[in-house]
Amino acid sequence: MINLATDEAVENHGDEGDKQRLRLWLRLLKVSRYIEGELRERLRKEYATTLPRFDVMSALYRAEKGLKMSELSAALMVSNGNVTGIIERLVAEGLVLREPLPGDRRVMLVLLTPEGREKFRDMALVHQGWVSELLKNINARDAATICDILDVKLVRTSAGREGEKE
Amino acid sequence: MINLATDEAVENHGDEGDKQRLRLWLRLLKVSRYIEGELRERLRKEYATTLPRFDVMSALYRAEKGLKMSELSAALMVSNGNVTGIIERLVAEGLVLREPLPGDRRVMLVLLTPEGREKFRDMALVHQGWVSELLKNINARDAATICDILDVKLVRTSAGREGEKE
DNA sequence: GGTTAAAATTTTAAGATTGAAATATTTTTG
DNA sequence: CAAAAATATTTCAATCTTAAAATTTTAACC
Repeated sequence: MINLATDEAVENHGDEGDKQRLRLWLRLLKVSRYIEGELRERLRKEYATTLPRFDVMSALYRAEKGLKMSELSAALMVSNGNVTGIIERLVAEGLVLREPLPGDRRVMLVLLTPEGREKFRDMALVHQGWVSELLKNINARDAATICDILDVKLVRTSAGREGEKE
Repeated sequence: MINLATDEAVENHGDEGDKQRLRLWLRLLKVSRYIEGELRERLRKEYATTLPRFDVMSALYRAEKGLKMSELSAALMVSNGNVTGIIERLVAEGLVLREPLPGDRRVMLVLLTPEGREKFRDMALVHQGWVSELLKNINARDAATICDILDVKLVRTSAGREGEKE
């Protein structure tokens, strides 16, 4: 009931679908690499920062109350140890604060400093402009189409969630 | 003449397009991260190798005559120094051969060994199955649609190629 | 209540990645 | 032809990244 494809719904078995999906994956990889590369370079040149740091700040910006380390790594889909190092550097730069969570001494809460919030606000605006420019040949409707197709279509593949009849 | 969007073609200026394209980028990033993570884990567990190594072998497999180091890094959209290290490990594993190009002693040619070709052939088949499984909820037509939209739409943004009327 | 299991984080070792500098070779050019 | 510019690659230091092991703290269980 999610897959609305009419006549194509049947052909999800043959070689053709396999090939198209592999082609799609290679295309996604190429586009991602290209855009990531551009953003990395621009963040470095314009703001003397890196994409991972930007991503971390972005996640923290949306969470005003702060995030646990594990929430942060889950949000970014990277490993725990990874986030530890990036946060270290952001703390050293005065952009992030780390504080214990009262009541559970295992947990570390991280949040943006006022300076971090301000700096991110600046960057985020310019960043959106960059992305829009890099994808300028894709109109709003096509963008929305792709988002929709890629949205629900992915989720149920990894850990075998419940409720999958068939 | 490439952009066939009828009525949307006009709205590539407003805030709406910006937002949709940013949303698209975040979605692309998420999907890529997810699939990359799955493939990495499976390559490690099933074949004791890594995604970068697989990518390098894939590029070399298609180029039977071998590739220059610079052609390889260009194909994968990564830095030169990066490829050097990955090739080193593949050579140590006996999967890749490095040889000088007669006539230009600056150039290093890299190509798969027979063992490398065989091993990649095995992996590639399984790999395609993984990708297709991970994207199984996307039918062939949708996959093709996305590929087409993402295809030409990207290229002309970076270095300002010649021949762009308009 | 003390032992064990679970959870959150950090540390560690290996690899991947970049950008810049260094090397080596070829091409250009005066 | 010699000096300079261009090209191809490697080396280097810094950062990012992962998976696994180690640490610390909390929860569970008998």
